[in-house]
Amino acid sequence: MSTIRKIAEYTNLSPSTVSIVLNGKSVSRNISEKTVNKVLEAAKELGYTPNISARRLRNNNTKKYIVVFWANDFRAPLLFEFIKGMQQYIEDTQTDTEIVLKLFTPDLLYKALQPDTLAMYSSAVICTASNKDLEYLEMTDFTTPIVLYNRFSKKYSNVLVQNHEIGKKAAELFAEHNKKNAVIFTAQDGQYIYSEKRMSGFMKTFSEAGGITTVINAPQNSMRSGYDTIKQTESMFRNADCVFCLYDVLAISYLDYLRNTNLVSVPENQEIISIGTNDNDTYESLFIPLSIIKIPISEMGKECMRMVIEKSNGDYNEAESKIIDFVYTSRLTSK
Amino acid sequence: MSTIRKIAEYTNLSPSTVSIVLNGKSVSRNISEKTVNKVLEAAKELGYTPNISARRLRNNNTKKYIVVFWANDFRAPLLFEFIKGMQQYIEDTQTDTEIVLKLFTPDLLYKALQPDTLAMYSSAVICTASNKDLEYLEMTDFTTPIVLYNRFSKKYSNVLVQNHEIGKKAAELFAEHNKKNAVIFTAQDGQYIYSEKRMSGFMKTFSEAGGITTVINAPQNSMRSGYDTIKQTESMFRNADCVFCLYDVLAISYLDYLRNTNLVSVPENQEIISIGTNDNDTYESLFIPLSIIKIPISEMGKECMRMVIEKSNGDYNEAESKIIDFVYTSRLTSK
DNA sequence: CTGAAAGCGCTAACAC
DNA sequence: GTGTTAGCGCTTTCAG
Repeated sequence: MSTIRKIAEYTNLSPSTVSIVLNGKSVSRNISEKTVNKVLEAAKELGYTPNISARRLRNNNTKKYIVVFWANDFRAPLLFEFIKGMQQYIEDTQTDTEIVLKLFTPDLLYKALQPDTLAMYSSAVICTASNKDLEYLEMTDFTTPIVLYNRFSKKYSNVLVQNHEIGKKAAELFAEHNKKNAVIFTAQDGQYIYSEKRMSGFMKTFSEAGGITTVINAPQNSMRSGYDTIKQTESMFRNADCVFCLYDVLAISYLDYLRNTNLVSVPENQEIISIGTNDNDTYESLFIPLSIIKIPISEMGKECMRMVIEKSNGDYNEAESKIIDFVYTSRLTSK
Repeated sequence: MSTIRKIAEYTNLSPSTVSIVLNGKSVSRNISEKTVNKVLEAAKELGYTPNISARRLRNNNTKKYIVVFWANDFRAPLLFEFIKGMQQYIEDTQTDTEIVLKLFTPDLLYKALQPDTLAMYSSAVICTASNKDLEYLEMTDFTTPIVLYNRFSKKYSNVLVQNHEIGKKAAELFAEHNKKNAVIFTAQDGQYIYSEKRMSGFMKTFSEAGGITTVINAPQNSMRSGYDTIKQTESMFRNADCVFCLYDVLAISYLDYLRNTNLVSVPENQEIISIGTNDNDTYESLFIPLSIIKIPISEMGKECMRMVIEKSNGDYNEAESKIIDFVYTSRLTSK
């Protein structure tokens, strides 16, 4: 690593002169052209690159570094919403903070996140962690504060949605409309460890209201897989008077199927509610505008940021859990 | 700002002892429990928060900080792909680098990016800049290296796709199939300053082959706006023997329209090609799998990272332009 | 069990 | 025009 001092020695100049030149202040400081060239050439020669930490230290840059870990798989729009929420908090509160983004491979969080690498950040937000990743976190000790997004832990603070309540809400809505025969449409997805709570929240409430629930599980959480699964289990969907989709992709594939087949009439004979994370426009522009229980990703991002900043400000209190309310929006697939 | 030294004074201990305790090394260093508690309490009391830059400097952390500027509007999946590409480069080359993400409001880049704030990073990648943002960059001088994503500049290095060639490619494909009557379906979008080149590339080539092109411009780049626009200009679409969509959202809304109306039969009487940025699965699972000219966002992210690292390593050469090839994938909407 | 001292790389104030 | 000096906050070695 080349430094300003080395350039100074190499050119027989002083470090301050070199610094002035490299910072583009040679004009205002009346440095001679000859000296400027000498410095620039030496910098090039020696492959100088500034040490940003030193510069920041010297400049009293007391920024907080918040590192965000996010799995490198398919949940792209969520990441964007999440970061938007975090940045919202930064702007609202004028906190001097920067967001460092690290994508990691599911189950391999431990490779990206070691205690001593974490010490190089003010604090960390960990998102989309798998069960394996959580295990690693539980058994490892960090001096850097950590906040978990949508994963519960006694050890670390976390921001959650009420998974059980989401299922309950859908069941209540259906029960109010005297629905008796429900399909829960879900997909196999090792990552989403909270879908079971959403599912059981629905089933418990719906059966208490006298209804029967069937679960249909697509092999993958995609349009195509959803569509194929519906085709194979068509009679289940035809006989249901209400459908609760755990992922909006599945609901959209179902709407597609309905458009092609006229299997049932919605919402007269069947109501549909889906869990979703996209913006309203997405759901409104569908074949039939889709009723959605929305997970407020941006809000959660904002809340994660609040927590993490608080922790990095020396809040040594116990882990806290914060629950963010979901929002139900009725559109044309439900009454 | 509280520091280790202040805690040391407050507790009548030395800075080194305080440091040891705060780094969780009190056990291995045999610090007495009494001292540990004294330090922790003082830290809490004084609101101590570590200065990360100082810590990094001391630990010879010579990381590069690459800051990525991205407009806070709707291009979420692109951001994800882009960062994935950047991170790919980091992993491939084992560069010690971190990616700092800054979302900015379109046209207001100057607020987020001042020369002296940029000096706190090794280098910057600027994405999705508007014309106004570009003007600001051209007229401002920075000592920090900058790379532009998909925007041309003589002053700054940049990574581009061949916009003109994309249009040309689509026109060539249609011309080969003896198409004579094309619709270009696009949308008003101040951000996307390169669509005109894609459009003119198409028109030039198509007219040279004896074809006629009509441009239809939706007010917004969304499913709904696309659908409504098609409805209002249905005869144009009916009479065309080929359609070139500049955005995949528009193509998808058109496929929806076709499914509902059977306006034309695809690809027998009409072929459709769209520009797209999503993964193959998205296009394959549509009503009719969609032929796509794909913008390789990840590749471009990777290339931006390569450039920016090179620059931050003291490459003082002139601005370079790198062109990344697009990929055409034929599916069922074209022959 | 705790403290003194040195130094990471940088820049600003001041001196000449 | 250029150099000397000091110090940002932290951690590690070594001494006691």
